[in-house]
Amino acid sequence: MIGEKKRTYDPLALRARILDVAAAAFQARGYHSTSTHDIMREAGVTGGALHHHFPTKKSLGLAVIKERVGPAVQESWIDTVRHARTALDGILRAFDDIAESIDNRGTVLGCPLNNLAIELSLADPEFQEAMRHIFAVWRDAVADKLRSERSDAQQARQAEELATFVVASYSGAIAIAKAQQNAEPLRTCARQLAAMLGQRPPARRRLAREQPAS
Amino acid sequence: MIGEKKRTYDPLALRARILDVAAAAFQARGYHSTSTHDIMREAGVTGGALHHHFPTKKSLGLAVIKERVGPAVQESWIDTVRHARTALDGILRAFDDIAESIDNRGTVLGCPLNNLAIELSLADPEFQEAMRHIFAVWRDAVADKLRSERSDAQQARQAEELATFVVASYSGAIAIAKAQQNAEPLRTCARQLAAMLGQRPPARRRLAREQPAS
DNA sequence: TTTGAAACAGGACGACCGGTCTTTTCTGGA
DNA sequence: TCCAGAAAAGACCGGTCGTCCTGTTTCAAA
Repeated sequence: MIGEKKRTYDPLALRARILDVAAAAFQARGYHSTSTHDIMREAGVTGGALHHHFPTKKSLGLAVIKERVGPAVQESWIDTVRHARTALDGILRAFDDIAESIDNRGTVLGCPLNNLAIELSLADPEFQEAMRHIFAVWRDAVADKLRSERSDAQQARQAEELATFVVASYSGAIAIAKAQQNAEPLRTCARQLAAMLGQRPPARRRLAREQPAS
Repeated sequence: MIGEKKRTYDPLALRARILDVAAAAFQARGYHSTSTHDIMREAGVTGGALHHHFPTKKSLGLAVIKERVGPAVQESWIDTVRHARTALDGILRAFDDIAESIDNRGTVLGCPLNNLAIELSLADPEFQEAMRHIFAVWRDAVADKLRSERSDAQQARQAEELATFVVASYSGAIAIAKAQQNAEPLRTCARQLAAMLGQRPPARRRLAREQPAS
């Protein structure tokens, strides 16, 4: 069953298959630990085909970030938050969905954006810019949702900072989850965020001294 | 000044120099992107010397984690929190010190523990266990401090979860900071943690530069 | 049917990887 | 003083890396 294949001649499908395989491999093993030969083998393509669509490994990595990692964040976070009833609902939903998928899978691969951001931000300015942009879009989407439900001008201005905090909490939680290979840190951080965001203070600058038990 | 050197014959110093160079390289470029030849060149040692102290690259990586990354977390976080007046003071101090060092350096290398945890947790069980342990010690130290200042039994029980949240916030903040190459996410998250944990208003950093010894 | 460009095959390439080897140099205890 | 063994040197190995090159196949327009 080797060598019996004919050429499909479907460039877009082949390109998509390479991207899918590369995205999965980069998430699971990292960029530098994945060789182009690995990708060729797993995707069932030859070196010529790979080189035709992606002349260098870097171009493949960049395409994975823009065409796979970005949309993944869009789906798992941005769309979830945007379509939720409240910002907190959306945030908790995103945490919970990912925690559940981790339980189902059994292993924690980590956030594809976070993984690549840490591995490649300093390696190459183009990588850094691509990932910085995704982080910014992500944070802005959360900030918009938070802002939309806060009439108070003071708190609306805080939305941006709060959104950064939410994104950071998630990124760190999944990093710890990866280190201990279970979803518990995600659920813990989700609970803390709920406690923090749940209290709806309409007051002006009345920051809670201590959380009232409710 | 090349080739003029005689043998120092100071095994411990040579071993320490290799570890220092490797730790710096792993933090800046990552484990897989750093070759043993890089380390040999930068540390000014030959292959024989490197192999004598660290037979494999993995053994070097493990030693870096246990003898450099662990103590770095101990110094920058655990000691800082433990010796601070309150848990919040210690946490803010840790954030602020690291943000300041980032400003001084100009580039964000990222948290050495976080960097390696994300790159190596899935690669090897021994790496994973070593880093999981450091995360646990770190979190427990923060939890102990939080617990010590809460007489309420309900809140004391929350200390562990809160500590996980603090560590996650920091890890995520520095990941985003690395992606955008500035310390702003660290300061933002520190302000949000301050608002969440305590009384401190989001003022400019008013933290005493030097803590009184007693 | 012809033809030119795109899509793909398959392997060659030089560089470099991590690791091993043998040899030489140094040292502390007997 | 001697010497067993640790410490360090430096060449060396098989394997693999990312890239590139030369053909071959396929499609669509002429």
